[in-house]
Amino acid sequence: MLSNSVQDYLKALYEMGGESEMIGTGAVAARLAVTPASVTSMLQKLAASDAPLVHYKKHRGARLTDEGLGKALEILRHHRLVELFLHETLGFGWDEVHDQAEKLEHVISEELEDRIARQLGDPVVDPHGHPIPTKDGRMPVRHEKRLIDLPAATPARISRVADHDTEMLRYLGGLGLVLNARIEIVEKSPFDGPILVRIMDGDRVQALGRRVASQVHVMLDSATEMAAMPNHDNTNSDAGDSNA
Amino acid sequence: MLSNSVQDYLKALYEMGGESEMIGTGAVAARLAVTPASVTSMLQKLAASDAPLVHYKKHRGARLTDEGLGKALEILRHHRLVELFLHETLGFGWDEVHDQAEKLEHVISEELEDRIARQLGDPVVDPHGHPIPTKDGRMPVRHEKRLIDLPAATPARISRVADHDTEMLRYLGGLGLVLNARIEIVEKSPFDGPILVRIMDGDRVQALGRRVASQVHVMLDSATEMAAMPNHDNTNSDAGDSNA
DNA sequence: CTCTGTTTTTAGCCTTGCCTAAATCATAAA
DNA sequence: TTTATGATTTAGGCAAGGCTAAAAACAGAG
Ligand SMILES: [Mn+2]
Ligand SMILES: [Mn+2]
Ligand SMILES: [Mn+2]
Ligand SMILES: [Mn+2]
Repeated sequence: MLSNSVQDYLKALYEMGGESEMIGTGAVAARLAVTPASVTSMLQKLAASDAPLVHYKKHRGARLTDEGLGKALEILRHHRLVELFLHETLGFGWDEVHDQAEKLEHVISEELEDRIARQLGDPVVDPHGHPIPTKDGRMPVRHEKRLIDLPAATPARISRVADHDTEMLRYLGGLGLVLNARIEIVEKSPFDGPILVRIMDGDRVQALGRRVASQVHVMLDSATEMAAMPNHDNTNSDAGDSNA
Repeated sequence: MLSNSVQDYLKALYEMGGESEMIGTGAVAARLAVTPASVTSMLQKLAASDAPLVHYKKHRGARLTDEGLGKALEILRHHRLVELFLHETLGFGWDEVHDQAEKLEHVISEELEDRIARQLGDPVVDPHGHPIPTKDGRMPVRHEKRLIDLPAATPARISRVADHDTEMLRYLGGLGLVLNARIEIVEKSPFDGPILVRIMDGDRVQALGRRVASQVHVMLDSATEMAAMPNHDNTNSDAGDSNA
C-alpha cells in the first residue's frame, strides 16, 4: 500500500502536469507545502523502485509513469466520489467538501468506493464539475474553455470551478455562479480589467475580476454535439490548473 | 492532533479496561499486534506529557486519565457512528463494517461526525449493539448480561455482539441471531458443553459453543423497566470484552 | 564565454513509531 | 528465603518523511 505521502505526490504531479508534462521540484514543493529538498528525495525514491511511479531527470523535474498515472487517477476517483457523496448524501456545501475529502480519499476501500459510486448512480463529475476518473483508470474528456477565453455574447454554462479555495467557492455560490448556471459575457474591459457576466437565471449582470474568471470553466451550449466530434483543441484532458 | 497510533492505544486501553482498570503492557501489545517493548515506550510517552493521557506505573500497567478517557470516547463515537452509517446508508452487512470503520474513525471531522449523527437520527447503538458515546463524552449504560450467564427458560433479546470477528458475525447472522432477536436458553450442557438456544423467530433450537456464547450479550425482556432503576450490578458500563 | 542569481541537489539531522536482544523486575513455587 | 519463570523495561537500531544549510547545476544577462 502506498503511504498517504506518496499518494499526495502522485496526485500533485497529475493535477499540475497531467500525463505528459515535466513538473519542477519547486512547483511540487509549493503545492504540497514542503521544502524542495523533501521533494527531491521523494521523487528519487519514486523513480528508483523496480516498477517506478515517476520518470525523473535530475534538475529537470518529474512526470508520472503509466504505473503512477494509474495510481493518481485511482486516488482522484476516490477524492471526487467522496466530494460528491458528502455533497449529495450529507448536504455539505460545495465549499465544504474539499478538505474533508482530502483526508478520506486515502482510507476508502475498493468496496466502499464501489458502494458510493453505485449509490450516486455512477456519476461523471464532482460538485465542482471535475470529471471523475472511471473505475478502469481513464479520465473522461470534456470540451470546455476558461471563462476568461469565452467570446462576448456567446451563451455558455459553468462546467467547472477550482475546488480548493473555500472563499472563492462561497463567493461564486453567493452570486448564483454555480455548476451548470447559464451565463454569457457582456463585455471584457481592456487593460486586464474586470469581466461583465450576465447570469441568465435572474438576468443580472455581475463584474468579475480576472483572477476569479480564470478559475471558472464553461461549456458552450452547443458542446454536447461537439463532444461527439474529434478533439480539435490541444489542451490535455484535465491538467494544468484544476484542483483535486 | 493525536496521531493514529496514539488514538489506537487510547481506544485499546478503554476497550480492555474501561475507566478504571489497570491494563498490562503485554495485553495491549497483543491487541494492537505490536511488541511489548513498543507499548512500554508509548505508555511512557503518553504519561509523560504535561496533560497526561494515561496513568502509568512501571511494571504495573496503565489506565486512562480523564483527559485520555475523553479522547478514547471521542474516537469510539466516530467508530460506531461510522459503522452504523456504513450499515444503514450504504448497505454493508454487520460483518463488513468494522475494518473500514477502523480506518475512517481517524479522519472524521467534527462537522462530518455531526452530519452523520443527525442523518441517522442521533442513534444510541451501532450495528453490533455497542452503545455510542454521546457528543459530550459519556458512555450510555445498558443493563445486559452475557448469553452464557442467562438462566434457562428466561426470554431475552440479543443486545450486543463483539464486532471484530467477521467469521463469527457471519455465522451468527446466518442463524438468525441478529441484533434484537428474541431468544431463550433451553439448556446448558454440563462440563463446558454447548448451549441450546431457542430462536423465537422461527422457533428453531440451535446449539452454540461456549466460545461464541460468551461473545453474545442479551437484555432481559423486562430490561426496559430496569433501565430506569439504580444500577445494582458492578460491571462497568462497556469495558471488559467488547470490541470497538 | 563568463558572471551571477535562481533552482535543485546533497549532506546531515530530527521525530514518530516500530523492532530485536539484553537486562531487570515481580511473583509464585520450592 | 531462595530460585525459577514470565512479564516488563532498557538499549540500540531502522525506515519514513520531514527540515536546514551548504554545494552544485542551470539559465539568462552581459
Ligand atoms: Mn479505488
Ligand atoms: Mn472537486
Ligand atoms: Mn468527534
Ligand atoms: Mn461495533
